[in-house]
Amino acid sequence: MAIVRRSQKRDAILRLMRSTKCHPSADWIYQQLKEQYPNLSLGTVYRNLNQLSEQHIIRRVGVIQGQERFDADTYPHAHFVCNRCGTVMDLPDCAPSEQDIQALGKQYGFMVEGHEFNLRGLCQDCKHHITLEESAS
Amino acid sequence: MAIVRRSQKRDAILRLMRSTKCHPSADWIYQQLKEQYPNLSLGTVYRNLNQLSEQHIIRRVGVIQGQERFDADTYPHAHFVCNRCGTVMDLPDCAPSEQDIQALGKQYGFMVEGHEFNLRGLCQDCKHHITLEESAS
DNA sequence: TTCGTTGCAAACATTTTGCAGTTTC
DNA sequence: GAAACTGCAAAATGTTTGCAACGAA
Repeated sequence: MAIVRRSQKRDAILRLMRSTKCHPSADWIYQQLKEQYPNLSLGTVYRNLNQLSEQHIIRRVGVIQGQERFDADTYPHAHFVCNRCGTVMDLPDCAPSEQDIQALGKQYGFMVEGHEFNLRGLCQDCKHHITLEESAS
Repeated sequence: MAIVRRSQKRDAILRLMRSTKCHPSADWIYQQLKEQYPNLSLGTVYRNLNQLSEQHIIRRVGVIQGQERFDADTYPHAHFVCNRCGTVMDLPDCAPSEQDIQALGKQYGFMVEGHEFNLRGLCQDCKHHITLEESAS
């Protein structure tokens, strides 16, 4: 891996990611930071997110409604993803243990570097919306 | 949901999916079926994959190297994904139980419809390749 | 001074969509 | 015969990339 130099933009991206629980997409980060850094470009956000996740400083949650989502919390945990509104929520009690994961890797001869464990469905709000829509038709 | 009519193309897609363990992408299916159905179009493959997964006849594995991958095996199980070659393999012993998942849903007030549980890393082959590359540099 | 980082815009890749014709029931 | 399904091509979308200028060490 090449040498990594510090940069204002990357610091800002990481700071922002660590201040939110929303599991942001590249574009969300771009929109947020544009105010403070008017000349920021979306390409830079993508390049930094890719670099940070290669370094395991942040983690990929998965592609949700067409957009990759990221998480600055690298402590092992699962997620719930709402298929209607796209909200991602932490499920802290529900992480596969590092031990189990590594044991599985050994069993099959894989080198396990990470995981994505996402439950999918409808969040509380969207569950209600769907019920209302159905009763209207 | 609208009425569903049977169709030759959809039958063929499902038949193909059930005959392979490779967790195909839309394009892979398209390439395979083009020989037998020369006028098949990629849009049709996409439309059918979307419909089949809405009906829970197949399941989405996740986006791997930019392409959504699908699985006709709907029995709950986890996957291992190689980050280098993109291979997806079943981990049958390693499924979150339906009971646990529904219990979690109840606890948080979610309606859980499915899940993706993917370990990520390097498969046996790619592990060796990487080792060779490193010792060469 | 070196080389990693960035802005910009163009390029890329995958997926979706509108429409007219076809197939299913 | 109504409505779902399909082929085709264009559009839409998210992400990557080439290049020249900039910034960090």
